Amino acid sequence: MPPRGTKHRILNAAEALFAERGFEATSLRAITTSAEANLAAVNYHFGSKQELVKAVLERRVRPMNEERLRLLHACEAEADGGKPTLESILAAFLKPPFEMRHRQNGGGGVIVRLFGRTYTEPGDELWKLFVGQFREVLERFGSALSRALPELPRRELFWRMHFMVATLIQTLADMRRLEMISGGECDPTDFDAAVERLVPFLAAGLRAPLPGGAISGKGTELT
Amino acid sequence: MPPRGTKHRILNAAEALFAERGFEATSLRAITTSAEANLAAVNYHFGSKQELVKAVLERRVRPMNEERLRLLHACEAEADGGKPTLESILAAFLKPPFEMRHRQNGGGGVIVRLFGRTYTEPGDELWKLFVGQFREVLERFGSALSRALPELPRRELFWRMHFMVATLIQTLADMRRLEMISGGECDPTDFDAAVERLVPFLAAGLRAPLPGGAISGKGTELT
DNA sequence: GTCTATATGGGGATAGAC
DNA sequence: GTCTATCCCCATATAGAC
Repeated sequence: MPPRGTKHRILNAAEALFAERGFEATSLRAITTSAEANLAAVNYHFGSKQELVKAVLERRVRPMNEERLRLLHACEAEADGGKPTLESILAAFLKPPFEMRHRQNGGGGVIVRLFGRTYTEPGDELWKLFVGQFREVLERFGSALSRALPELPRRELFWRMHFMVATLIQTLADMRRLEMISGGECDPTDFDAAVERLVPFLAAGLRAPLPGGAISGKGTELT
Repeated sequence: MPPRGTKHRILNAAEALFAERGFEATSLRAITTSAEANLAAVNYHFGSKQELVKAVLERRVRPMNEERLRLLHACEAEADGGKPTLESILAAFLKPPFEMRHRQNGGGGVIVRLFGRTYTEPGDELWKLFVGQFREVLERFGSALSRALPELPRRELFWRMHFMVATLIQTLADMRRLEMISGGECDPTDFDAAVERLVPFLAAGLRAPLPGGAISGKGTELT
């Protein structure tokens, strides 16, 4: 951990508190107290709370998405004819967010919850920031998935990518529910177990047969 | 819509604003202004903002979960030997939250986003309320899914139920991402389309083969 | 039941000394 | 760069008249 300056300490403290309580509920006073910095330091270094939020997110999102693209490129290079397995594409997408907790500089398990929370946070400004950060990743993975699932119509692929991201995001954001569902039998902090179970679950979902006919899937009628 | 009293108007206004902006970010002033009620009316009728939040949620969660159990019971009664298809169980779980928008008194599309948001909201108190409301539903559907997937170990079923709920919650909370992924090609307000695609996606995920050996699934290695 | 007026506290941001 | 002191706004909640 090279930099030990005030700015750096504020970023770390803000990251932890945002993940724990959410953006709205975290005051600058709480952040500067935790960072052992002065209240005015936030505005000096970042200009405003909004800009601090953006700085906290960008510091982690950028390297995470760069690693996703690197992994995707690697598994495309390894595969014959540039057609990697669906499972390896999914792993390239899923592993980076989960693995951030292993690195000293990755923010521990904290940042992972932060990402999850960000997606459902109300503000439009925050969401636009995220759109920009993820557009390239979604386009590259969309192409890869499309090649791995050539029989799947574009529109259906979009829906299933939506479900894929939804599962990832919500799993990152709230592992407490796993404890609640399992009555404590599954360990909600075991991110390795999570990613290794997500891959086959999502692969099967992405490969699922299309709903027959117009849309009436068999067995979905209830009345 | 029988009751037109102040209490009722406050509930509706709060519901809409909570869904749009989140709980923390919505002030009592905004609520009472929108409800054309007096600021003090909230504390008179509900006692505090926390109690208002609980009232807003309970009004919708209870009937939703009652319908889920009713649908589950119905499809178990129809099935031979009490073993309904996986798809019909999933539909019983998924349809009620999506269908609330069709009813005049269901809160429109608004309440659906509210549920999604609630799950990722920071507060512990809110979460405990939800735990209580959903415990019975999760137990009943857990048993039904276990019977439909007898070869799936308990622990793996818990993980997959976790993923199932995650997909539903996040899909309810943020349909904007679908627009972003698809470049506008999919309609994010089309909840019928969503539920009809969720059923086969989740059914396939729940039926997915188990990761081989300890946990090393084929194709998940990247290095 | 409904209103006005107000108590009380916390929020983000800033001015200006050091 | 860092601190103190403060401005100003908005939040929830309540007291008390009607």
